[in-house]
Amino acid sequence: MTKSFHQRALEIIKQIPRGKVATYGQIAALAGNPRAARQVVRILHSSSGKEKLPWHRVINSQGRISLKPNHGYELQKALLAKEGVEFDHQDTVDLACHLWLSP
DNA sequence: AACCTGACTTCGG
DNA sequence: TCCGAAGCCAGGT
Repeated sequence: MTKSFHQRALEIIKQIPRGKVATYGQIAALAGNPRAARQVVRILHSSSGKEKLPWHRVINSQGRISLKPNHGYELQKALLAKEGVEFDHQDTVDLACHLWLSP
């Protein structure tokens, strides 16, 4: 384990396939720290603009978008919908069908 | 160095 | 089922 949590999380996020989504906690756990969900958020903030990350495929454990309206919420929802991810009447993603299962 | 904040998660009422 | 509070970790001020 020479890579930092940051580095591993970044690699994991890049592996999320189109049409699938992952939760912050899931990514944190895969990167080696189940409690680092908030750090995943930081990583997206620091790299989403520089690295080409599928940040829109990362949502909270409820299958909902955490962003606030007019602050990225609509954009993320649109990007996901464009990839085939469906939302129900409660703006919730069906994790049973769209949650990414790590290899 | 201390304090604050955040695209979270989980538990209890 | 919904809302509020507490817990965690790292980076920014």
